Amino acid sequence: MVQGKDKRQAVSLAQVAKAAGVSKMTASRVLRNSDGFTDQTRTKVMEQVEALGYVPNRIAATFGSEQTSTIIGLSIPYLSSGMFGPVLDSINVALAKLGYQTMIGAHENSPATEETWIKNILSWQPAGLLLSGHVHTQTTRDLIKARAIPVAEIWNLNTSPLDMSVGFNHFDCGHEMALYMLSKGHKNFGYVGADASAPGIAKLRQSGFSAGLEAAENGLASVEILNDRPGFYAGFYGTENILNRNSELDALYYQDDTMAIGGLFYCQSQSLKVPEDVAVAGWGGMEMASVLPQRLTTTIVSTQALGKIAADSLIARIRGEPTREVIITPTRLAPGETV
Amino acid sequence: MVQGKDKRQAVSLAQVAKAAGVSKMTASRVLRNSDGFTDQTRTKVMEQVEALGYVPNRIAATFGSEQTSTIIGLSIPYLSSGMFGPVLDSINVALAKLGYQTMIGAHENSPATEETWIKNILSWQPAGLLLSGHVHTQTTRDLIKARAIPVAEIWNLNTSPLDMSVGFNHFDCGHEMALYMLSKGHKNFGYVGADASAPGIAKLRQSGFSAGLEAAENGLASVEILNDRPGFYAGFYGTENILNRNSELDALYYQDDTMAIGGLFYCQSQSLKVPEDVAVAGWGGMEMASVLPQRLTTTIVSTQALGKIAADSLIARIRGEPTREVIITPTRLAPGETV
DNA sequence: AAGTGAAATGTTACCGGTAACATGAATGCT
DNA sequence: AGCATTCATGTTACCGGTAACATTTCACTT
Repeated sequence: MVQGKDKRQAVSLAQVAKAAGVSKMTASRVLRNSDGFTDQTRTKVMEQVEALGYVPNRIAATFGSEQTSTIIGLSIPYLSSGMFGPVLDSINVALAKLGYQTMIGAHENSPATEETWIKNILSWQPAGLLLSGHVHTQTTRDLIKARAIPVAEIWNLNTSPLDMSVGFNHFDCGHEMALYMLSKGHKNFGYVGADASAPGIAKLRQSGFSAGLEAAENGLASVEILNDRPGFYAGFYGTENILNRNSELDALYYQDDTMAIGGLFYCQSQSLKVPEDVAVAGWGGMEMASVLPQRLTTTIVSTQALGKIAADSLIARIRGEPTREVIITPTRLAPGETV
Repeated sequence: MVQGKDKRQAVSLAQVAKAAGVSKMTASRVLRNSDGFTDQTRTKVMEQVEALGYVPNRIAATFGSEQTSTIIGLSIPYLSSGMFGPVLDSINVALAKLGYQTMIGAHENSPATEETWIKNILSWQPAGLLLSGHVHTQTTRDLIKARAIPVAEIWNLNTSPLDMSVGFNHFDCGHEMALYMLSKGHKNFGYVGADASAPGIAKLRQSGFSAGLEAAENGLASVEILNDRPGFYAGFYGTENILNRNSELDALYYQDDTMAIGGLFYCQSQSLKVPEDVAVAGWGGMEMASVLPQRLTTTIVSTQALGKIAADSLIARIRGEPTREVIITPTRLAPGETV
């Protein structure tokens, strides 16, 4: 093996057809379950498929037909992101169920990396694309437009999408949380994020939060954005930083739950009482947030629903069924014990 | 768009060649950077590639050549698993760097699901496969053998692999932890796992742990395996269950860090002192485990190294370079404050 | 029994690249 | 200059399916 010299299709459709005593075309029909053959013929063909261990060649099939492939390109920031895992899972399951294959790419929040990947994936004639994020290079846009390929931008709600958009209203999440925290009597607000040098979507939550505060004649007293990936560490150290800079703060909004939890641990390590000394709120509704000794105040989002809706909508569009261009996936503020 | 009727390759190599005033073959050579053309020719061709926005068609290329595709199939239990995320990421990055595309599948720990996926992926003429887990159906084995396709089984070390194996020695991890916990004076041991109805690899750690205890004339007093996916919840409730059943236990070994952390929170909720009342140890070296108020005693494994080594080795094998059949990725017991 | 339409099956051409071989031009050598 | 050699380029056939069209078979009808 190794050399890939002897790889030529072990068993071809022609061989199956010959063994079954029918034409290639008839065998092809049976395998695709398109109509126009008797039960007897099907049996003959399927017997040979079994006997010879025939595995269809989708490369050849895609190539030979007018269709695009059944490949769906899926681009996300990181495969290891805590929030995106469930999205990936539900997308993958939904697509597999509908007979599509997922080809993944991680863009690491860089539009340039995304562009490289897009060129790559397009060379596989994908039936559609699922892109996370809304920032794309001009070339990326041009390539997609030129192909007129169905695309769903996911994660963030995008009111003027490339094609379609399925996501959360991040701005509103932040806005709602601001109002909630204000209602609990907090006064001096800080925001802790980690953006790994990318103009991430989380920024929208920060903006919404800020806007919510300003509507109440308040405002963000301090902002700490670490140049790192969001995570427990980043939350821990971000909290340390922001509190050292501004000891007046009595309420912190975090980019996501992992950071908020990191923040909680920092507070615990400093014997700061939550929420009396500092209020803490996150975003995401991570499983973990509800096992903590104190239930974290956060916004619960259904990443699973997002994935399934996105996958289903994209396929509907590919199949030419009517679809909505913009779909908002619901979120819910979950009051915990930390605000 | 939508209908996929007008999708036929927007710009073909033939068009590029014609515009550049060369033959298809010459254009093909330029694009693949195979030798046999002047710089002048390259420039002419590349200019047209730019001007026309040509994107290669890898489906056609794969089909027309003797090569397999540059697709690598990657099968894992769940895409949302906390431990597998980093593996995925590093595999994906390494493969992309080498010019390969990742096609993913989640087998949910079911060999039958894996088989379905294998049939699917094989129809794309992949250059190789990365399979997590070591349990496969006979059909799966037969299909792979018949194709003589390079395969790396990852995650678990497998001394008689289908083709090659890159993984951790899970048994030894458990064994080592048993000795360590014994050395700290603990006496009554319990194991808490969650296997979601699958004969998971984690079982090996349990066996190693158990063997380590038995060598010291001790043994597992209680075992609690939840029929669930491992996670914080499972750890929390698993701990509740096992301690209710056996209040003598003074040391718990968990399937992984998420569960151990869930267990820690349970202890905290019951005002049990760790490690005085109950010792807690996990496996995995999750980021979070080191931000906790108490550093978790665990086995640190480099999932990133595993992914990279697996990807690189598989590609080496695909290219016909010499490779080792079995590669052990190192693990390290990290004493924390919970044992 | 002949005629008819529908269903089953077969034939042909083609998708867009690339391998293998053929040709032509440039270079080096005696 | 004449010939061999190398390098750049072109020509042809083919990969394994499927669309489109052609043909055959069959069940009915009158």
